[in-house]
Amino acid sequence: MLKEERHRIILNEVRIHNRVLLTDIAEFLKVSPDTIRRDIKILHERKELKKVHGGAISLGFNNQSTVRPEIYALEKKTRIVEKAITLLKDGQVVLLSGGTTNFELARLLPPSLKLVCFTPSLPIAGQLLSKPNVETIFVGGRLSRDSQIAIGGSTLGILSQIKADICFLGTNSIHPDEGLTEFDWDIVQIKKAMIKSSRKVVAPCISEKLDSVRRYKICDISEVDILVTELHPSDNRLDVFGSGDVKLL
Amino acid sequence: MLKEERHRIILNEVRIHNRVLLTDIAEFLKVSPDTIRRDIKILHERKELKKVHGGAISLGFNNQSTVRPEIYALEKKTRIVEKAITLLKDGQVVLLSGGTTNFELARLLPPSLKLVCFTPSLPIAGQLLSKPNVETIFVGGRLSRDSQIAIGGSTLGILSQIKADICFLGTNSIHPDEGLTEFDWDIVQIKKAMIKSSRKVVAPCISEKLDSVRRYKICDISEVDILVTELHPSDNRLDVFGSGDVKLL
DNA sequence: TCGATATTTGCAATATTTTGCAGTTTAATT
DNA sequence: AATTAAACTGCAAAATATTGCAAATATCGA
Repeated sequence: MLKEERHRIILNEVRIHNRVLLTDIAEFLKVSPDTIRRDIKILHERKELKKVHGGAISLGFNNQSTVRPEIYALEKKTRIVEKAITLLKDGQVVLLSGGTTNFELARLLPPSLKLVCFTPSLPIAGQLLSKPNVETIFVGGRLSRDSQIAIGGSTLGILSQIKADICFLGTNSIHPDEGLTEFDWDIVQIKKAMIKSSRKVVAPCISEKLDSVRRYKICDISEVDILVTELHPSDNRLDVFGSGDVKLL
Repeated sequence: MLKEERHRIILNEVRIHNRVLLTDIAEFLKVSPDTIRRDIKILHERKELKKVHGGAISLGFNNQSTVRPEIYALEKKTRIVEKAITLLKDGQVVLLSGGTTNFELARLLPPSLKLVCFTPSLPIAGQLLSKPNVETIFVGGRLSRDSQIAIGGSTLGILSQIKADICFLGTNSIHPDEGLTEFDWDIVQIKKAMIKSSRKVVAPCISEKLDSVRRYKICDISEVDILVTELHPSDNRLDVFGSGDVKLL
């Protein structure tokens, strides 16, 4: 285990969870706590994290909600997001729907990445604002109380004027035959519009939502360009999805 | 649970709800009340919150600047907001600009009040969403990183389509001759548009901002219908403002 | 490849910090 | 004034940090 490698892992932990416990990571990496202590000390001096009694925490208290609402299956979503971020390049125009996976995506965007991001989601817009190189455009409209995203006619109208390079569709349910489905009619309309406004459609989706179906249809599988799950692309659970033009990641 | 983590959670709680109960947070974090008491004591000494019997309260959510004036400012703002709320009636369409006073207004809206609220401010929209009888419409557009409000042409375009009953203009500087002024050009444009889109213009303003002037002009005093300060309307500091058609509250 | 040198790692002894508890004092409420 | 909840104090146990040192490992020139 190289020192640099440990540093990377530690920083990654901090990036994802906003903190790291010294004893945990020491056991996980199979080195003595002293070593981790030294690592953290170095990273602290480099101002890459903040060393505290018992471990380390992330620097920027920029995060509006340090106490983030408990996100279901966070680990899996983090893995999805890490893959999804590789699809992004400087200068792109990105469209982000709502949902916790996209929220994580916004939170974990590398600070150096230069993007123009459109989103109708209030919490995601808040996250994006903390990224120094992201220009954030809120797609306004009537806000839905529970999903915290803009819905309705005027929002659709604005979306129709956008042409984004890539769109990340927070995906509730996906099924090889039924396609992408949702239980909220208004959100279905928003997502349909987002698909229309993007050159490329990415569907980040945790594996347990594969093969599930909701009441209203957003689109067929074939309209999705890239399906990102926490599984390995060759996992046989994905076979039925990757048959068409859909790329798996 | 790291100490630092608790601190962040406590501060966040205070920032969101303006207060925190010691026993609640102790139970929530599964630590003894003594520990929280110590945490609060430390944060109090660091002037990050104000320790009170039974928990802690916010210093005023704008902890950038000096601390002591902010404590008073929050109290003043609360008084202003209490008066401003009396101007609201069920069924009205309301336009809210950004700023801390309007944030307080949104926070303190009675849950029973039925309104339709338009705002270009991200934090204020978030507040409004927690009000069960308020329909919130976000006036979208490019988001300004520091003020967290939508600015620019498309935002102005949307505002021009609205006709609200009443508009609350978070007021930075007001002067009997120079009128309302701002230091940010983009925000000036937004506020101008908001004035045009409203039947009635309310300027909530703490007394220490009376007679101050910034670089760019929003409008003349005469365009303001109601000036709300924490002072009594007959206070002589307000004499110069109440001379025209401006009502004082 | 070898060996000298520098760096890294783990360990042990010691110091420090954190935390919860018990007893007492203080503050708020009726 | 009585009652109750919260705050403060001192203390001890547990966890964590620091330091110095020796062994292990890596680095680099010949």
